[in-house]
Amino acid sequence: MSTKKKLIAAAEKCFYEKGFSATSLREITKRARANVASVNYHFGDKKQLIQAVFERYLSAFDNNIRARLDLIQSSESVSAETLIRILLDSILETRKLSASGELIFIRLLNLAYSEQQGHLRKYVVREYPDTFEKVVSLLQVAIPGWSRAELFWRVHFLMGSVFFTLNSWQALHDISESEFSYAPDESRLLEELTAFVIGGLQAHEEKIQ
Amino acid sequence: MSTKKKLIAAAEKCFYEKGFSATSLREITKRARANVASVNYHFGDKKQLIQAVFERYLSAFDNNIRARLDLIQSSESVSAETLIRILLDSILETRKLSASGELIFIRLLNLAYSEQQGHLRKYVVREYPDTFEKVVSLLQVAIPGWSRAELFWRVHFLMGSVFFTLNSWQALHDISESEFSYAPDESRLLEELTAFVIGGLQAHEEKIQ
Amino acid sequence: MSTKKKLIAAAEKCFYEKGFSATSLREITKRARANVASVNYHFGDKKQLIQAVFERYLSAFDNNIRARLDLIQSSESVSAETLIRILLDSILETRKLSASGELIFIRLLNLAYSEQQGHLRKYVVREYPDTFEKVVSLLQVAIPGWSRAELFWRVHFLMGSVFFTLNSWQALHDISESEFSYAPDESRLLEELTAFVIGGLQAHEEKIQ
Amino acid sequence: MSTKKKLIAAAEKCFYEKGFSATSLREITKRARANVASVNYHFGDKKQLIQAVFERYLSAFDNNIRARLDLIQSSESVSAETLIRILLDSILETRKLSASGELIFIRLLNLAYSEQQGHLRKYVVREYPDTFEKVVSLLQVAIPGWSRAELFWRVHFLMGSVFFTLNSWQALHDISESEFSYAPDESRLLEELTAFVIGGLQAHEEKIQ
DNA sequence: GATGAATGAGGGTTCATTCAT
DNA sequence: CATGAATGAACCCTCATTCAT
Repeated sequence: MSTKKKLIAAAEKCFYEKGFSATSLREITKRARANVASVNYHFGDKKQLIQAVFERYLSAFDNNIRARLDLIQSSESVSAETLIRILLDSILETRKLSASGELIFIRLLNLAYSEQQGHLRKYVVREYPDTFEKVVSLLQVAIPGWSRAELFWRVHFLMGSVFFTLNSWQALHDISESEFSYAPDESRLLEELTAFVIGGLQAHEEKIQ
Repeated sequence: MSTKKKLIAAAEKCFYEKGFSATSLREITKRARANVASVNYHFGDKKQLIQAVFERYLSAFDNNIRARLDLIQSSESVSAETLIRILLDSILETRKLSASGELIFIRLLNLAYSEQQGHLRKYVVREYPDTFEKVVSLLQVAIPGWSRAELFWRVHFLMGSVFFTLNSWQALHDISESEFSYAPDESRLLEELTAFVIGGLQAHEEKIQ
Repeated sequence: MSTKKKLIAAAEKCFYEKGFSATSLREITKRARANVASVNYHFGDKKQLIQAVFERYLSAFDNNIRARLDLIQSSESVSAETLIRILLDSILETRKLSASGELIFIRLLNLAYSEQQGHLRKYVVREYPDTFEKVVSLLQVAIPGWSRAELFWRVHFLMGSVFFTLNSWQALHDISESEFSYAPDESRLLEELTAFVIGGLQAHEEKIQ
Repeated sequence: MSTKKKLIAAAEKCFYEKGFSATSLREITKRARANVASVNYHFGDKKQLIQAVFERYLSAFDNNIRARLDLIQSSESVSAETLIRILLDSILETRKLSASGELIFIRLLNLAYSEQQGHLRKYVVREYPDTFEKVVSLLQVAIPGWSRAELFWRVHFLMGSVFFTLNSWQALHDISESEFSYAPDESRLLEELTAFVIGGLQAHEEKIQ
């Protein structure tokens, strides 16, 4: 494997475990069995390495979801459940990029959305403006009754559930098991999560009472 | 104001803006117009300062929610909506602790739950084991049909929505406004969010199809 | 016990274990359960605390040896062995000053003589000029044939043996026991040491061949 | 000269003058005209720098004494005087390692043996277990009548004399000269010291009276 | 007589980065 | 293409000391 790839692989592991600023280039290069200077040589600086790692997962995710959306594009309508499934599957498929099979992408997304200045978030909307739009458009058909703005917010409620759950998956799994002697397997969890967010997307506030 | 309080105030601002590890003690003490050594004197080390900041908000939140829960304790049953309101109000009320009125607590929670090792998360469950339990218990009555384990997961879906939305509130608000010339005000947003999570909590996966 | 005495007691323990510069006032005051500022209050600064600790043992030693020398002053002559015994006993008797019974005095002497600049060594000769002289004078009678200058050097050879051995006593004891399943008890060690230094004092270089 | 060598040279000077803990890395690097971080880069940390400095002298001493011992290995027996000479010469020859010609090795030995925890002392016995043994073995032939354990102690009495005297040489020289208008030159001092320790090694305690 | 609070200086160490090779 | 060496800046923390109380 090339040094550059080894660096990316090591970096994503470190970022996953400790976040961006708590990870030092020394740790990364040590893990990659590469020279300290190699990061600067291959990526310029730390910031660009972070972006390279992020970009790798983001483009993979984008490819995944576009491919899936293209398949159903012709058919007139698509159910909300199908859309959520596509979203979740596209996220989960990014695990293929990592040797360890961990959900690095979700962790990176969380880190990106946690940044108060939001460099990475801006990067997302700059580089991938279409995909988000397409999903929202399809949702608007699948779950009628919302304005574009209302849907914008609902989708972020949804993202919160998904990002948070998948990010804490392992920890929640352990707690669940130790406390209730039960934890859902992956497909079961995804079903529950899908049900939750669809239930949420469909719920009208006037219907609460 | 005492140096200790100035340090806490400065620290929470910094943590809010940049996270824990990206914030240096020099920044904090500079902001607090205090000596670098003062952190060590008053808190021992950086870790304990983080905990002190966190603890301040967490205990305030805990007090808030307990007070509200105590009020409705006698009444036979309580609606899910009321419970969610109590939760949200208890979170929002912590803004009183901060001079700037920013939602520091949510940011701290997000930081805490983003930690892969989860020191702070463990701290939460160690120090405040009851409140979470109480809310879940009341929810079990308000939304019947779930086992404790199922509810455990649903509540975390809910937490994801709430934490994520409130954490990104300002940013989402700006986007919403610039893109749709509309953004919900606070009470409206809370209503939507409440509707979403209650819809999610109630949704059964078999009902999806 | 007064704070001042507690400080001295704590300080000598710390110096014994780690030397002067590796011991911080915080350690000392913590051990003494006293305030950090108490050292400066009672002794002025760290240097003067060191001197106070040293002075305490040095004056005790001086009293010990003067008392013993006074007893034999009248008798015409005194054997070298007796003199060495007096020296060793006067050193060992300083253990009474320490609660733990450790040979703090020897450790302090070693620390003092290890200083390249020799502040403490100068302090010794300034404050206690007579005792050393008296011992050398008596030795000159007990072991005739040496000039004062020659004896000056021989006495320092002697001091090296005594200081080094007593300082490393415990460590050497442990090694001896683990390696040879034998270690001399105190009186036996003192006999051997006495024999060694007297043998050394008496040995003339021309007699070597 | 390489930075690494400059650091070692500067460090040994500083340690010689002030001991280990009283010497700061900033002093060392300033003296070496190197960056503060260079110590960390080349040695890892301060402890390992200390060990590197110590190791340099210790291995040189070990080489010196082994070379000398090898020369006399074939001859049947060797006198105690010869052995002591070999020891002293091997120590003094380490002066060649230092530009200033000071007896750094003896100072380092004293510092090492002064440490109460004895990290460096343990390092010596771990890394150079044979040389000490060889000297003791030869001494056992040269000075018959002692058990191995007895000789172990006597050798340490000897080490005390040698280390102490050589360590304080300069200071004692000055005092001797100012007080007696006389001080032995190097070869004369070594003769006296040799006579002393041989006299000590040979002296039996029953023979004292 | 004693202490809690505070401070400037400096401790060892680690940072991202540069550069000659 | 890659690296060992080196660096200035900054890291957290601890130092001895001061001072108002």
